[in-house]
Amino acid sequence: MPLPETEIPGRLQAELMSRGLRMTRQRRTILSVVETAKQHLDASQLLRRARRLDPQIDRVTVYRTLGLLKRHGLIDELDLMHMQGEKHFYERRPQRDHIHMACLRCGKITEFESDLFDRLKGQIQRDCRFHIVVTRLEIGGYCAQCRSTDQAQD
Amino acid sequence: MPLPETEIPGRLQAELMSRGLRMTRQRRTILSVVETAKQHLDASQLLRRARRLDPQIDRVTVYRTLGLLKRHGLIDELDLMHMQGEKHFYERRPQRDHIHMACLRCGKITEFESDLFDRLKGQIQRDCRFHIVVTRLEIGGYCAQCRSTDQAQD
DNA sequence: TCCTTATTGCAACTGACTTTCAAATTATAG
DNA sequence: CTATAATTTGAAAGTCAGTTGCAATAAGGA
Ligand SMILES: [Mn+2]
Ligand SMILES: [Mn+2]
Ligand SMILES: [Zn+2]
Ligand SMILES: [Zn+2]
Repeated sequence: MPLPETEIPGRLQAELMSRGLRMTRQRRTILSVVETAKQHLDASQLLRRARRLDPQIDRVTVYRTLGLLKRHGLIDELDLMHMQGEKHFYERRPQRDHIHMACLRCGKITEFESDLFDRLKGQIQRDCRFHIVVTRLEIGGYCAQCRSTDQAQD
Repeated sequence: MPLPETEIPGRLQAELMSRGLRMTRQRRTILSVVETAKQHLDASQLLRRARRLDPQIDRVTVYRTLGLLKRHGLIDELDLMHMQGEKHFYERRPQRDHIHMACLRCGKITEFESDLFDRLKGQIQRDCRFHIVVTRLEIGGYCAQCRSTDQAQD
């Protein structure tokens, strides 16, 4: 299922401006791509989409803007089990953290929110006296569909 | 705290041989390095240690052996929040999964086992009908020591 | 509008990992 | 023990994702 669309458009831009950062044409473009993405995108997909809105935008500007958003905790970086090379994927940081499941057969990514996960984070903060800034729970395995379709698997 | 040392030495080698793989001098060396490691090592650290035992061992052989161990589910690959470049870290797959916490200030890696985590995995298998093969829960934040030492953080 | 400073684009660079392929080594069969 | 077939290795070149240096450009406050 796609991301819950409870986000205010232009929110990322407002966040960055409120932090005193300069709002350039390139940044506005990249932020709008990040905000309107319905799936997890990697840097090159992000660049391609940004270039459809502003053809002369450069690769480095995408990387620099992603770095900026990461540092400000406005996006999360995902590995998605590095199933196709070593690239990373990005999504707006959601109000509530979720888990990513990657099917090792069909490649489908499933998202899952869980109270147990929220409680686990609480336990870690308390028991380990560790102040959590970012979490990433990624699970590799076989989705319901692939389990029924295929007989021989792990 | 380091990894629980409840592992039989030579276990990786026995596992691979029982799966019908050829046991070469290079593989034995790399397996012994993986087995005796007390921390999470990246490929180049692994190579350096392997070379102390067998100086002519090559980088590619390390990568190929890591790939082999991954495919057979005998080691886990970690990102550790990619705090120093894009490299990956490796550890013997433990009997019970654990969580990795990375301190964004001092870089310390802490491991944590949790019943809540085990239950969360059970919930995912059941509720999402997803057959879990590998999990990776990594948390970035500030460790107890850095929280008390430093005032301004996050 | 001017001025300072942040940001951009280009090109070159880096680091981590992969591919290619001939030579060496392994396990197995004879 | 060989001989043999199949696997594995090392060296070199290549790829891919991301970074750095720096001069030109643009943002935003005075
Ligand atoms: Mn990664
Ligand atoms: Mn997501
Ligand atoms: Zn699937
Ligand atoms: Zn710390």
